Amino acid sequence: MAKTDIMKLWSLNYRLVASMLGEVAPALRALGIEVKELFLLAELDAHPHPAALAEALLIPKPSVTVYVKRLEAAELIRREIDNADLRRHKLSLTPEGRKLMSAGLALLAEAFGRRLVRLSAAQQAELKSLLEKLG
Amino acid sequence: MAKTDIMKLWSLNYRLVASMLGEVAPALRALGIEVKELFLLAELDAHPHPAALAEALLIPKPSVTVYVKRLEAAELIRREIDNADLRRHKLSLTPEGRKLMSAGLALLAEAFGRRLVRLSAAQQAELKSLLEKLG
DNA sequence: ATAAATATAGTTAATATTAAACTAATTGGG
DNA sequence: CCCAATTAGTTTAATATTAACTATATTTAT
Repeated sequence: MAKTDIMKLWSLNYRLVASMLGEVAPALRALGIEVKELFLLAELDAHPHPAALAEALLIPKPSVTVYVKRLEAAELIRREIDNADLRRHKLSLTPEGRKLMSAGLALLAEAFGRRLVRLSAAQQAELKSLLEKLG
Repeated sequence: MAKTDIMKLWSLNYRLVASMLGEVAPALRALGIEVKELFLLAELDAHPHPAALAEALLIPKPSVTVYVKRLEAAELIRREIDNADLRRHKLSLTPEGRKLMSAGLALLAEAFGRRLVRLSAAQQAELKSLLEKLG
């Protein structure tokens, strides 16, 4: 594959992600949450420790510190010390946090869904498979 | 398509972009340029005005101001006033800027290419077509 | 077992990026 | 022509990130 084609592919992919984020950000903000905070909430069950969240979400650790502070202040998550390892903070969703997460994910899914309808079900499955190979 | 599948697809795409950027950033920095500055150089021929660059690259106008300042100071680009519209700054690549852009794009293409070889030529074409439909 | 060396969790301080507000130039409608 | 509305780019204030730090845990050597 030629260099320019690779760049074309890269650019398409990059712009898709960037434009989708730009599109949903206002609606999420109206809901009272930022995009990355939503992603944090969404991964919290699977990765209850800040460092793990940072790695899973591909965001820096200090950002997690900041988001966790805000989310905790907003009572969307709770934080306790992990007795097994005193360095660790064990995080958990509050009921309101879980509700907001669901609403936010629904918004995102809806926005992305609006793009996805341009593809047939078979094409969507194909896209998923191709992206999985690349990830 | 179910909500969770949409999220899965979203997440795959987002993570591909984020991880690719993380992968090439150090090499580009060693070359003396930041990722977004490289993208700016790459689009400069097609979009010689800062506002157009901001829109094309999906980055905010103030960021363009900052990057342009740095790139101009590094003598990678030049800036002149557009006589047709005195508000506009007409930008152009210097020879060194063009050389650095080529080298940077080659690095990026190489990194992305390392992922793309996981797909056959037909699959790459299919991916491109699907992403074009979504963009 | 235990001390030194290394690694890991999270935060803080310095730097970079972005959103919001601003100034200057242009365009379009009365 | 001239005033309201747009557009280009910058500056300032808020936000996020990188780099450096503190505290706890683990590993290695003896």
